[in-house]
Amino acid sequence: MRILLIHSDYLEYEVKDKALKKPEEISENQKKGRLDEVLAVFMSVEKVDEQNPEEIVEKAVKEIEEVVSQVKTNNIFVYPFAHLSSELGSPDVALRILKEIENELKNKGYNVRRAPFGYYKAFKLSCKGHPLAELSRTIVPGEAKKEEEVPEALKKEEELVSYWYILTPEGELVEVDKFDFSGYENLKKFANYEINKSRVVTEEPPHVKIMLEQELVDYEEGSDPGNLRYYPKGRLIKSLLENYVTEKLIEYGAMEVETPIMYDFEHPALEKYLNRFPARQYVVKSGDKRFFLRFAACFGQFLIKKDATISYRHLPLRMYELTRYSFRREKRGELSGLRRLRAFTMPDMHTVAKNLQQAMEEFKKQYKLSMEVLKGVGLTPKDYEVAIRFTEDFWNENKDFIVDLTRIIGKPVLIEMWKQRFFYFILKFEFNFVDNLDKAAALSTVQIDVENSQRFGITYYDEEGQEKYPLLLHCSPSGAIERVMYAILEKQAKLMKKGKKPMYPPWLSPIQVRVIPVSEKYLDYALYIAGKLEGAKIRADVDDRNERLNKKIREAEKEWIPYIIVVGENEKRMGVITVRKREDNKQYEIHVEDLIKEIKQKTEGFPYKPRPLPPLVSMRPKFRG
RNA sequence: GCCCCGGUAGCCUAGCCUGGUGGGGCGGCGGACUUGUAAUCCGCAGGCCGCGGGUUCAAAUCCCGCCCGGGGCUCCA
Repeated sequence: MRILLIHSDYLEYEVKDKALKKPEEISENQKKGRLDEVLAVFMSVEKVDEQNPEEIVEKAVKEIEEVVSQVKTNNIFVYPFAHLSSELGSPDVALRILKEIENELKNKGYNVRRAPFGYYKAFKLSCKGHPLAELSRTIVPGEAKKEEEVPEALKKEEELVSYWYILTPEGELVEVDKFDFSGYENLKKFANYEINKSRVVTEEPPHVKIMLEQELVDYEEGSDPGNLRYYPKGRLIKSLLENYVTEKLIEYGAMEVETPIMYDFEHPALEKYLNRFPARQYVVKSGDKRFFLRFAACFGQFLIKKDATISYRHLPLRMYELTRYSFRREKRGELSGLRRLRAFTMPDMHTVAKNLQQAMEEFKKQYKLSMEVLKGVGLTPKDYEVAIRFTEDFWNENKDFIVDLTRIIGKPVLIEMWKQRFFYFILKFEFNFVDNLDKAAALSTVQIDVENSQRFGITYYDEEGQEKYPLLLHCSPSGAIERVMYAILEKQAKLMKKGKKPMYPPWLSPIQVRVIPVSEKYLDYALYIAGKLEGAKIRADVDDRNERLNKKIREAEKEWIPYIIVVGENEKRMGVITVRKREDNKQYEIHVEDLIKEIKQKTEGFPYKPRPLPPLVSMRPKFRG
């Protein structure tokens, strides 16, 4: 049975002519009908339904009831509609089934009308047009199969079956439910999240509280949800992360480019690509034209590559852009703090590879690169879980290659295998962070794309001068920058739960050293010390407020400042400083030069930006009370 | 879109169930204190209790509608 459900302001019909030789007998008042605020249920009974009409009735009623409760109406219009199927059942069985559905629904207390069977009817209908207003269902005997009115791509995705395994570094491939997760609790959480995806939590994620309290990031009611506001400290952290990932990729050999953030809906190559995905774009109207805001850097880079003349000698060719921003209009209820946004910053590198062999070599290198990039922001393999996804064919031909990936990470990984390729890629990995609410979020990812070079017309010339389609690798070695911030903060929240002091990686700490004079009298010495630190490119400030020392210490601690210097009579006389170190909670009396050396050593190799706020704490506004 | 929770001063929060002129803390401002490693004391200012409607002699409180935020569902390039 096929059902089309339309939530409507009203549905009215009028009987015209007979459509069958022997239509249903009807009375005069059945020739016209109307219901307002109604769920219109158009139905076609199919041949297979004859195998088990009772079951079909039961399932159909259940489906209808479910939709009725979702759209919150009590009015149902059962409407025989042959055009939904090309394999109709016989009219008498069909009529019987429809009548039974009608009666069942009436018995359950709904206000039901049914249009007569076997006539040509004129009808008017006013669809409400909200997302649930138009649904379709297919019901078959035996096993109820659901089908929603969704883009072709999503339908295919639904049919796509995933086989889940755990692969150990020893090369053992174990079905997920047979794997012994003891010692791998985090992997278990991740696997569970990936496979079941159902969660019952009603908490604010800990990183949200931190980002607000620390005045890093805030919601912006003046924008669309999922578009955030960054205060100076948050902007500094984000900016340093952006620079860090960019530098890493350039060092790796990528060419940095910049491409537009909006694209023409009508562009042929883009159109095809876009059609694979449900409508999640921001749309910008300009005159008569419609543009969508990019949801990744693929478009811009592919369009550059399409026009470039590329020789096999240039391969692998790596191109990179940091998208500030990529836009995805995620559903309202899906947005969450820094974890999932509608506007986010995505480092996105695309590599043109000659053939599968070169693509795989690059894949492995970028896998290692991703590990290194995450390590730099304080995330080690202990902090994330690996998922590797591929087609069955790829696995059969490249087992050793995959096993080697698990050896590199040194722990079991989650495997998702597909019988056939549906996505544009044949192989993909992600590093996923599992947070305090047991939710997983993908950070690093690399994919081998076998489809888009054709779609975009990207070619290279091989040794014989032949024009060939290359493979493309998509790589984000860190994942979205906002999500890296999320992972850093969630990791600290985990530590706090265990009673440990939270800390930023030293190079990311917005203020690295706070200097506190014991009283006004020593402000000059405090400024002198801060000046020395700043001269060495260390972000230092001075708490010159007229407050108690204890209070200033407390506030510096609450800001997670790694080094707190207190100076007074002793220090000034001896030309030293007293440092309170966050990492061990101890105090040391040392020379400022030694502190500089220590901090420089800890931040070596990472980007630097100057202090994001005025040097004197007394000169700073409160951004959020 | 649907479901749940919330919206009280710049921030956090009590009061709402059981209607009777909104209370505290932080922050801000003024003053005293001149500080040695996680919150000094005193005072002052600051509110269309999200918006609109209804019930009532009387609404932050009860009812209806809307807006905004958070979480969940579905989904996720």
